[in-house]
Amino acid sequence: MANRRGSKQREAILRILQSTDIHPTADWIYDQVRKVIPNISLGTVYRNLNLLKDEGLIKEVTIYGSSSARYDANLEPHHHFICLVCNSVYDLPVQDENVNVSHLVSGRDFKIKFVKLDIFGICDKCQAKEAN
Amino acid sequence: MANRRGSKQREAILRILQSTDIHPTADWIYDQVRKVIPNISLGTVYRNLNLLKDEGLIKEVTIYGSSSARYDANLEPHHHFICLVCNSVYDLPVQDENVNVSHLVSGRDFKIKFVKLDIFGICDKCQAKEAN
DNA sequence: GTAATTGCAAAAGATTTGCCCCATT
DNA sequence: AATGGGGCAAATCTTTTGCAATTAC
Repeated sequence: MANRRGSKQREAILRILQSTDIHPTADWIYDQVRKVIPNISLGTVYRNLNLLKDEGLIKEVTIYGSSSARYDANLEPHHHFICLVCNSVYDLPVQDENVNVSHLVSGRDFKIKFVKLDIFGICDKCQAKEAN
Repeated sequence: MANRRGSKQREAILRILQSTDIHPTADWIYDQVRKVIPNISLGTVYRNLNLLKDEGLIKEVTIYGSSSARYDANLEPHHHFICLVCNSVYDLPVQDENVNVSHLVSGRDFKIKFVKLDIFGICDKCQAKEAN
């Protein structure tokens, strides 16, 4: 790993990401950091998100249908529930009984490393709204 | 559905997509169509991919780590296996025993509509290469 | 004839990069 | 002084769009 100096920009970005669970875009993070460091640039936000990703402190999340990358500081293994109405992304902890997928590749000589599971549907809040 | 006129461009794009299983990008499709219709433009490829998607004849596929959208004419429900070495995407038919995910949202009032499952690992061909 | 479709080029949106200055060691 | 990091703007990449010309019905 490259030598790394402290940087209040990078620390602020990490802190913001750790304090939310909405899996924000770089742009959303940019808006938040500017409240603390008004003259920070968007390029710096992207650069530091990539650095934090390289260090393994955050993860980049690809959500189907989202035109930009989203970021996540939740390092626990988890799945995602994506609401088709409000597009919110909820974390779902991995249960003891892990999702069993080996039967899906039976007959093929594939070595499984990890699984990415996204569940799409309607969240509680949007169901309540629809009922009105 | 909007009125739609025949178009040799759209037909060629669909035929190309139906004849491959590599889940290509718009750009790859563009290269292929140009062999048949040399002066077709990339804009036309994108426009027709979106029209075909609206008609439900093809699907757009979001692959984690791929910077551009990929397209798929396989309409059967299926999962994906993505090789971490060569980035190939393989289709995995949905088995009788569907992936059970309801326990993952137990305790939450979420209505599940569908599931997107990507399995990451190393494909047979790349395992063979590594062995050398 | 009319409306869908095209090619082209410009625009738009997301992300990366080059460059020069500033800050930290 | 050396070097990591930042700000800014330009560049890049993917995708969309406006427009005038063409084509299918």
